[in-house]
Amino acid sequence: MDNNSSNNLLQSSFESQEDTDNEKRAALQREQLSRRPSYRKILDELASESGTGTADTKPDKLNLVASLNNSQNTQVSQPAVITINNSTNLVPPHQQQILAGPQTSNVGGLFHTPVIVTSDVMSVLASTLTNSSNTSGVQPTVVALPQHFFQGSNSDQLSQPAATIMSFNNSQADLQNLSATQVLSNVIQAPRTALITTPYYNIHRPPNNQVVMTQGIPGGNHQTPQQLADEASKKREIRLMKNREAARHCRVKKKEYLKCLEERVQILEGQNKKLIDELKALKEFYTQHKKDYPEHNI
DNA sequence: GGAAATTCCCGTCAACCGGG
DNA sequence: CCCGGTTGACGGGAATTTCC
Repeated sequence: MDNNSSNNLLQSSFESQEDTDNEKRAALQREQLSRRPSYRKILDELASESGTGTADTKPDKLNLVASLNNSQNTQVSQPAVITINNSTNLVPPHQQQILAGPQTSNVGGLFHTPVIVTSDVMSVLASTLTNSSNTSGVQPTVVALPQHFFQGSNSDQLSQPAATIMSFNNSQADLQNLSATQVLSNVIQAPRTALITTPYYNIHRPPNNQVVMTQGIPGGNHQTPQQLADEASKKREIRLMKNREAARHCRVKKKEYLKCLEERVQILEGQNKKLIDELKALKEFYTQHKKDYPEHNI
């Protein structure tokens, strides 16, 4: 064997080692690529290599909702029926304090702070409702709690979720006779999906610091059409926002995937070139060998 | 320089799929 | 079965390139 041939063999030996590495790498990439159509794996792997999980890039549901809520906080709800200024002292200051706790929620841009109307201001409220109902043709439903309700009650009880809707068909006298527990059970045990068959009012406290009563629809659920529409549009906004984020995410992954494919093409092209060169060298070696050693020919 | 064509990016919709 | 995530398809607008 001449020097040239041994050098070639030595080089081939190194190259074959390099090729093995390349093949391993290529095999790894093939494996990755065979996991299509989802790009999740690649992105996850890339993310883990760079030390940041995909969790970082996932939209935070809470933040999403929070940001949406924040964006809607500036919208002041339109009172559907009655607006009563705080100056009418519907709720004494100390009771407002009780009610202005964590139970305040913002749904569809409305601040659903439960407002309890005490018996000593019921006449004011009743007359307001009556006057209003004369034009709307709906008999007023008075929302009221007797004074003794507040004695011994605590804010935890009041923070029950369904307290944003209060539906009563009781007369003032009936209400005066209700115990605190009975009233509470009327208020807080009404399921959110319950059908309300009597006229009722939703009571909100929007940011303009007015007590706003919106008339509900008997026979429907406890939400007004406006509220339903708001909720639907809010849901849609959230869905669109999430999908927007998801599409962005998906495109990033797709780009990474394409980059990976391009790298793989380069690797394969390199391998192909090496194989062609190797084949050429072997052919030359074989031809030369045939010339040098004709007696070996069969 | 400006119109037309092409490319890129983004948002949305709809279909599909997996998990609960 | 419903819900939420994923992704291909589509359309619109902005940016870039090409052509006259």
